[in-house]
Amino acid sequence: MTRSEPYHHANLRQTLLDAAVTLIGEVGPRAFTLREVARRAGVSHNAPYRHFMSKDELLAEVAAEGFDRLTASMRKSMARATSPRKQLQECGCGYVAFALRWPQHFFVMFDLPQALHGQEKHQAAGQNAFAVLQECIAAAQQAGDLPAGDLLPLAWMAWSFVHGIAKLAISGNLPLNARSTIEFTRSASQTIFGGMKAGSSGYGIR
Amino acid sequence: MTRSEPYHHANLRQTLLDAAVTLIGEVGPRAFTLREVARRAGVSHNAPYRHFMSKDELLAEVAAEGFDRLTASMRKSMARATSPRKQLQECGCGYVAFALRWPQHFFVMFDLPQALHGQEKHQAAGQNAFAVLQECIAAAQQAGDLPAGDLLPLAWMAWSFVHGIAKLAISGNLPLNARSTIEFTRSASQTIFGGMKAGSSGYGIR
DNA sequence: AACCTCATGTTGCCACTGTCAACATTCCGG
DNA sequence: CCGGAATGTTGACAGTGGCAACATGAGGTT
Repeated sequence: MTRSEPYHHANLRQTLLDAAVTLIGEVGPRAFTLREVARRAGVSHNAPYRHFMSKDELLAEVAAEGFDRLTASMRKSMARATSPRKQLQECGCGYVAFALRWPQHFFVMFDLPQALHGQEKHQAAGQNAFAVLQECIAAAQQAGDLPAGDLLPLAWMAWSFVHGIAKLAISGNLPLNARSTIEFTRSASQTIFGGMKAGSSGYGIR
Repeated sequence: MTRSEPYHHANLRQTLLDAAVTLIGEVGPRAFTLREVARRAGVSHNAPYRHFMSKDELLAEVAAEGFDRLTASMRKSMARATSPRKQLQECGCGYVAFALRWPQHFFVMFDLPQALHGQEKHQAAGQNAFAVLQECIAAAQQAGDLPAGDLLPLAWMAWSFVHGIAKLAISGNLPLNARSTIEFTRSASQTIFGGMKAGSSGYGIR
């Protein structure tokens, strides 16, 4: 046994997380299995329990990491925009692009049982991502591209919109390929933006 | 009366479907179990396999039934609207209201593995629901409330929007109760509608 | 009437899963 | 150098989806 792998894995926790992300990307969250994660990490089926209380806690951490990547994707897309308005637009495109590229991961982030949503990391990472969107809105407001006032309803609108596109596209309900979906997001964002800029009271029933 | 399948268990197939809908509503799709469905139908754990090829096929049919109910919910909400524009608005509210009332069922309808999305019934029922939305858009176009032209991009926009609200609200990402969520949907729809009416550059091009 | 057929329902089994308990190994602070 | 605390392993258990073989009984044919 002197030649075999060390009894204590160097950094098993992160190894497991990485394996989990990969596995979910391969087989989806439904076929995702704790035991298979352990197998891929070259470790017994119970080793993960020394690092995560349960399968769901592992998933919650995977989700948290997903939110970080989502944030990065949005920031990266925004980078190539100049005006606050275009930044908001590209922020949305970054959101959708992430969802299209890692649909399974996206699924874990948003469609986990509510139990998981209480997890600290998960919640914090999620709010970080949402904060990016809020920044965009705020910037657009300050630039006069959006009406001043309560920021949250505008943010919810924008978020709902890109989230809806992402979910429908992933589930195959939008007959568009990835490229067209992004293009659609961009142009539709413009439409939405026009409505938000005009304000909602114009044609009011209320 | 004229039913012609009364064998051991009179009309087991529908009994199983009903039990499945109930069970999913109670425990969610993750904890949902074929064996428990059979138990509740008072039947052995393998009886369902005489009516459904697999657990997933059962779920696909549950989803199809959900689409029918969704369609009904939209139509019901629309009934109290007069103008095409209000109809579209209320159609969206009906969509969100359904999702809020039966979140688990809604989940099954949209967040099933793609494999299921090929099922006939599922697809047909889904398209029926989408058709309601399209009718609304078309009516609004004819009434001059929306710019004439390609209908689909407008429909996708509206759908994505309400779908996003529904999913985010269900997953607890919108800090609003059900009532406020519907109100938000209504007012935000107006904003979106303004943008679509103004007709931004771009979405009709392709 | 008797008979046969086949859809429907049952029992038993399999591999697999998440999780618990008990045990083994290794690391680190006294 | 030692002993407790991490960390990893083995073994077990109940529960799952699905397969195969068997049982039952409804309906048509004779």
